[in-house]
Amino acid sequence: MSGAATREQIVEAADRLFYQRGYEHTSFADIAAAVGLSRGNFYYHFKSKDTILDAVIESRLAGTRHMLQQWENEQPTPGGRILAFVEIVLTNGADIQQYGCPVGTLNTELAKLDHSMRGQARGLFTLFRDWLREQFTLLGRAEQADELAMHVLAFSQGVAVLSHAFRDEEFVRREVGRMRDWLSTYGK
Amino acid sequence: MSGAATREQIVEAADRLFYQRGYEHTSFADIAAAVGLSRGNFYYHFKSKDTILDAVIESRLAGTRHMLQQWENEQPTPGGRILAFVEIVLTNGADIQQYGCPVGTLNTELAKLDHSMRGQARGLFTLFRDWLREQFTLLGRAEQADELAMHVLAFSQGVAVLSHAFRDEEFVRREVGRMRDWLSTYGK
DNA sequence: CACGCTCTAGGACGGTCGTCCTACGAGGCG
DNA sequence: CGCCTCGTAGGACGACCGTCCTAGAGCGTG
Repeated sequence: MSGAATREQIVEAADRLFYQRGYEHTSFADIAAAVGLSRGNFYYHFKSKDTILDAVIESRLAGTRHMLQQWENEQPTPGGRILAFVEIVLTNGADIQQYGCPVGTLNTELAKLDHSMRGQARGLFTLFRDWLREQFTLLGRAEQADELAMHVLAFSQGVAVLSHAFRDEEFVRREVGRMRDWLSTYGK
Repeated sequence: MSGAATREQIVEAADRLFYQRGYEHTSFADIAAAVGLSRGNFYYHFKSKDTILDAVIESRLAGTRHMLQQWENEQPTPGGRILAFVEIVLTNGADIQQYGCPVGTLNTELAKLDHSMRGQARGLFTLFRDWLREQFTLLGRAEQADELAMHVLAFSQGVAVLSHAFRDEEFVRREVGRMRDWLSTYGK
């Protein structure tokens, strides 16, 4: 197997484990076992655990950019795009119930650890924030665009945290409905 | 010093450290150093780390009950009480910016670790949820009371997560204003 | 075949973790 | 005074952590 492919496998496994168990609670041994590599050999591909985290965040950033681009292709209206974001808590409902929001939980963990990669993790939030702001600007709300973007972001985080804690899908559905109503006052 | 007083000191220090650094990232050595005790001696007071967590959660539950009771004494109207809860994100704004919501972050961490004490941590949320539900019932919204309680809870969690990630007090202030407006449509 | 490069296995390292054990000082009580 | 209980100090324990090192397998290329 080529080195690049192995590296990619490592990032994939680390991504999944960091999400499911948290960054700190995931050890090299866990990742190695998931990929089927020996523990010590890791340092051929990544020279530290932080380096893996860096690669994972970079991978998530790329994935997020791709998802946002896809929404822009699929949804003709800014309102529809914002709604697509809002409904993520339903689309990924099962994962969020079990593991929380991948962006929110990573940010919370790294912020609490005062980890050096904290700023990069926040970049995941910023990606959504900027994208949402653009959609609200297109809706003719340029002045409030950032405030509205943060409001929608706060919605998703609040729902994710409580969905994770209570595992209540009905609650998520109700909150999405609420947000849908609120959004409809801003046009399509 | 009496054993009970030492025990209380341990719980206090553990409470603070679990909040500031997270449960898993706090070691016995950290708590021992904070209290000024030897590491090994801990097992005279607590026979495991989980036992300390249990005591910390119990202590937080008691503290929360006390706070809710105090709000009932200070605020004559249910609307005022709900507002007192909403404004927690400003009252404890500095701590939340640095360490997140103590209830939310603990729940998120324990849920992700699939920790046995997860249910007890959720009890902290339930305490607020039931109390908020009661306030909305007093406002004559018995049918929707639980939904509205969860909505307010989701607000606080969303704001806390983003406040923690972005450290933006102005955002918190705006969101509280939004929530205040929304609340005012439900009467005092 | 022999060389060199890529990738791997396996284990050693120093440190820290949660846990447990033993010995001892302090102080009230017979 | 001697005893006994309470609270403590300090270190041992096995396990696991992130990190690092070395030896060698596999294989394309000269």
